Amino acid sequence: MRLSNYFMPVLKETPADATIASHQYMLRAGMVRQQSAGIYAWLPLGHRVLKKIEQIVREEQDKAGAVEMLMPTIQSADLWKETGRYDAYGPEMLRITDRGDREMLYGPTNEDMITDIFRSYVRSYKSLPLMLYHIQWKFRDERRPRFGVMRGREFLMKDTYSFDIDEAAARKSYYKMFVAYLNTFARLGIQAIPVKADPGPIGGDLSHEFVILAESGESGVFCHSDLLEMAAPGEVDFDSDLSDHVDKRMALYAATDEKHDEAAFAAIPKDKQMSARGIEVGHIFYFGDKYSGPMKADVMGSDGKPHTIMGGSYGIGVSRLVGAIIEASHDENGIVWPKSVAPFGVGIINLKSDNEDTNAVCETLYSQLSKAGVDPLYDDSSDRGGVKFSRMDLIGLPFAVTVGPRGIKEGVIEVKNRATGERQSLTPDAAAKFLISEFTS
RNA sequence: CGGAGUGUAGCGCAGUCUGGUAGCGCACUAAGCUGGGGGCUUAGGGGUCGUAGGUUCGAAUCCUAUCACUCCGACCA
Repeated sequence: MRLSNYFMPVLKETPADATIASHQYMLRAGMVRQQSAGIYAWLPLGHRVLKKIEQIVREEQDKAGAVEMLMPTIQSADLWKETGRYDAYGPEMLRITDRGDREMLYGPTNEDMITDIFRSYVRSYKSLPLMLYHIQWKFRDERRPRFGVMRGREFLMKDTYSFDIDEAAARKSYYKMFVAYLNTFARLGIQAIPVKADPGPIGGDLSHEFVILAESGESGVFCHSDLLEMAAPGEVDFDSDLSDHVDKRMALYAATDEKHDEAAFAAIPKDKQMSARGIEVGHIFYFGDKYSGPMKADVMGSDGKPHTIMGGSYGIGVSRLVGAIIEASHDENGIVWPKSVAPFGVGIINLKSDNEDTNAVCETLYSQLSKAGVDPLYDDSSDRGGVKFSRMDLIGLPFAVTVGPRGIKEGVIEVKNRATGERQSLTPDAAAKFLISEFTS
């Protein structure tokens, strides 16, 4: 992409409304625009990141055997009355009526609808286990939206629902998602810790939050520091026994402040005690027959008798992750994107846009990188160098290449690593080769 | 939902207390000088002061209502 053809309205000054780094940088980098309290328009740069995160989440769900679909944002109140949640959910649910005065709602979650879909098609235990997911916008009318996209009212969420014949089978599904989440967050470039959680209003008795540590986190987290060292499982056979991956993590103490047990925490060796702030980026629940019971979602078992299915739901806050990743990865100059979610791979800075030599080098590099799929952003504007440098630092692409007349005279251009600050002078060809290798390993 | 604030140009703000016909910086437009970390000069354009009433000869400024947004708390992907 050429900057001259793009729409990336960066701000020099920090908007007064934003108080935390991720919100400030998202506004300054022109990623989002607030349209209403907790409701954002995703501008091109932010949209790219959102889609990258979404795609990684999708790929990891697919690997775990979940099947993608798409349910509507607007739901009829009927199903919610059937499960009793229409009254239970309270004012957080946005209720609307259509022209026929029928009660509708903008979905805050989809357990009721997916259970309805399930019960209308699935008749036999032979169709199980089944995991269905979608990535769809949700609306929860929060009392107090804040922190930009981290606590919006409208947000993009991946929600998976599992259906199993009994509790033992349901636990396997739970473990699959547990492992899928570890892999997902690792690919997103963040260290997420599974923490025992309160099942909350969704109900159930097996529940974990996945939190990443960041100073601006909304909850306190206490855990065994080994949890931060464990590598994600990576490529695994999801039909195999996953309990090793899960159990060794569950064995270590980890809790948010509301479930914190001082005595259990004190039992951790002193040098392994970790207490910090955390951002919840995922939450998984096993809730048994909470929905399948009242909605009569049952299948015929091998014993010839109907069995109420045992369910779970598994959420990842996709739009929240955009902010959360920035919270976990930024410096005083701006965002530092992990490679996997960066909106572009490499920034190309042409220091003198009216110079034939620098233009030629930039054009060649731009075309080489584009062909290799590195997705460069070429700053071909006539702004001064300083403006280009600081803008590039702000939007946080993994690498920035500086092409200027001074370097060209010596046959070199400069490649800077955004995360480490390390700079190297290379010939244009060597730079292209280096950058392409960085993104194809 | 309790408490505290803020709405003046695209962004950041001053002006409000003490009423007199709206200003600064950045950004934007034009020209020129510049050119390796947010440059300089000159000349421009842009605002029914959140909205609606009221008081007054006169309201950004005082009064009333209302809307929106932010922050702190209690709650949440």
